[in-house]
Amino acid sequence: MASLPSVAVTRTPKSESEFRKYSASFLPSEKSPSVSYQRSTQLDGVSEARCLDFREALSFIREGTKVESAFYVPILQECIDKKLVSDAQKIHAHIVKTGAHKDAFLMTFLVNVYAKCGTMETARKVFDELPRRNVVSWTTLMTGYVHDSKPELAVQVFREMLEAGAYPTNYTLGTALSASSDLHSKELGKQIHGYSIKYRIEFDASIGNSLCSLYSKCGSLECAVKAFRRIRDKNVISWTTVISAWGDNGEAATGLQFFVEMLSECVEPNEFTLTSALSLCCVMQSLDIGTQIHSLTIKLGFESNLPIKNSIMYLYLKCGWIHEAKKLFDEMETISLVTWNAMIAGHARMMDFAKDDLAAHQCGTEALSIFLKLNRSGMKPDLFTFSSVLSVCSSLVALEQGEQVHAQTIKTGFLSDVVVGTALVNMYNKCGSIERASKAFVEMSIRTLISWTSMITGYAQNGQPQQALLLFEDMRLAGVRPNKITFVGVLSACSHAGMVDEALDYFQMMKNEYKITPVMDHYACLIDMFVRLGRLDEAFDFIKEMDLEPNEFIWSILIAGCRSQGKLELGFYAAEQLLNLKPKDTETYNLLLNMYLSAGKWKEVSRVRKMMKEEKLGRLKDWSWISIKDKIYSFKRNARSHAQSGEMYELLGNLHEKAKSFGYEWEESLEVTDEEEDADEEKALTSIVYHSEKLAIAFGLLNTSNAVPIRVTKSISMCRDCHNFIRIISLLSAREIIIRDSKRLHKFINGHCSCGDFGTLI
DNA sequence: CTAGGGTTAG
Repeated sequence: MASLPSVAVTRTPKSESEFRKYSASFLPSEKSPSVSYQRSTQLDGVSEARCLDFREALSFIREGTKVESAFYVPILQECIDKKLVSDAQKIHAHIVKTGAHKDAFLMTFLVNVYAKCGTMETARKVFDELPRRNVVSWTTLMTGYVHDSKPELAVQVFREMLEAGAYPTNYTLGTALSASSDLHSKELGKQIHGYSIKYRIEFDASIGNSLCSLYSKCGSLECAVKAFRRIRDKNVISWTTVISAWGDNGEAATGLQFFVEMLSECVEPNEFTLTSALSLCCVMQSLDIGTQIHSLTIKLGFESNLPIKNSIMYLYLKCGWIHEAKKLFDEMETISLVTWNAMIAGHARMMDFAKDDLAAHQCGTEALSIFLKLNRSGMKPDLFTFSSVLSVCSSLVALEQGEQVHAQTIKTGFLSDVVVGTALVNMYNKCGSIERASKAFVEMSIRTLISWTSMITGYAQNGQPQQALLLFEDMRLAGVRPNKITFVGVLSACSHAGMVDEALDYFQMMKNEYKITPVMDHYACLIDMFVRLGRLDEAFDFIKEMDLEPNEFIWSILIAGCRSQGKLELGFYAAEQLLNLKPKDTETYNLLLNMYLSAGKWKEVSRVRKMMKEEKLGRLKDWSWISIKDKIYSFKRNARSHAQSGEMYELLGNLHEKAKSFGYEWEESLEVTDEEEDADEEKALTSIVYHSEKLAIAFGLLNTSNAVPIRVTKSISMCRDCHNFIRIISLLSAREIIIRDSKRLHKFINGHCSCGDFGTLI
């Protein structure tokens, strides 16, 4: 995208906030006490004076002096800002005592105070006792319910209001529209749209803005844009809403185009527009435009705006500009919980974009240490924090940290949140603790599509395909509509169980009953299934018949199957197809190399090596991690630098000997890893290559009690030899061993693995 | 009294 058009900066300092509007209505009389109560307009950092003034004003009220209504407003505003419900109650009592409660305007404001503080029962009570009701009081109550996530009550109040014969304003209808959009009810929204026509305010910006946002939330992007186009005087909010609408519906690039259009129409963006635009850059990972918007925010005078700083920091994290992000973070003199959350979530997202698993692991570890700092800072984590942290624990297979977070969510009451609950279910699933996952799932009071999908996938990944399918039927009975991700779980369950007929039935159900277009992952599950069953020809037929061009992953599955079943001809064909795709992944090349090496095809070996050089691919990095208590230990292939290295190798040696009597035979894997690193680690000491997961397991066996499973993550796929060996270790040591490698989860129990022994490509 | 920054499943 081209550069942004430049904006003429004619910015005046931001005017005093909302309370001025109110206080202007209450002209102070001469009898008012002469306390000068100046509310600071600074967003960040509460000055001491301001606190003092607030306390002074409060003590003045406590003394019981009769004051003018105007005196209460700024103090109540402070109660709103800081959610000081008990102070508000004291003021309320004072108002009643001195007879000021006859002032309908003041009491309406009090409804607003209780509503904003999230105490809707009291707000409703004050509202019911109002001497006079007007549109503002009705609207205030509605807004309160919307903010309190009770849109159905907001709609009920709206009905009451209409029955009472009050005329709604643009604000009322706007709020009613927000309620409909929270209810995801396009129908209700349309009815309210009708009212706006009836009251002749349909072209009003606030109506159009709310309509735009409603349609966007209901997934009707086209209607949203239409609503935007119909607005007569588009204001900055209209633009912000439509820009976000594009972004929320997966069209970030067009959203940015609208942002540019807005600038070229000389509408000056505000902080909300800028944060929206920045979040679009986040989605697109566009540092280029992001940095331009960053400078625009400075030009427009928002450099000290906290939400904007948070967004920029998050953007830099997501684009992997970790040092810039850290610099911003360190330079911030005031930070909010959102800042912490953005840091944690940013590191969590960076795990997905990290160049390899080693880097990803470091991001995750960093995220956990940021969470620790947040807890120490005295600030209280919220549902956003917990969801992110739990997802980090899942990725790291850090069960013990996850358990601690679980305890904290119970203590703080955030476990009742669906998203947190789902993240918890997912954490236990990813740590291979299926029993606790299912317990957490059962205990949820509400379940979303994502919760069901997470649990179904969990069963599939943990080697309980039957349970996965049963749960899928429960989900359908509960009236929850599966999406394409749910079907990835269902199909992979069938694949694991080798249930060909069921798999094909579910595939048809997905296409016909749910009208879901298959994506690559669905085909991958089915092809994987045929390969597992040794039905390579059928797998190949399926590849030929599918509507999508097979990708690297599909060919890799086929090659792995061909290799293990000695069908070299088909394997070579698949390899040619794979090479044409010029994969960017070291592991994929490694698979090819191994296939050609074991077949003695030296010409192809050197060709693959050459291609790897051309693609500037590094060597495989074989790292494993194990999390014990609140520490994560890392192990590199053949490493001998650990304090316990001696014991670890001794233990492994013994286990190797014992394993032989169980039919285990050393099987050399021809892998290409970092040769220099191997040389460093005194490879010459032994002819056996110790892959990193063996070391991690040995460390785990030495340092954990017999009762707990051993949980390891690994940066690349396990090789067949390690897989065979670990299967036997699980038998010999009577320990459950859970390994998540770069491809899948392996849960070894009593000599068996949940992947059905088809989880290894090398 | 309408708008914003941070969250979960492959």
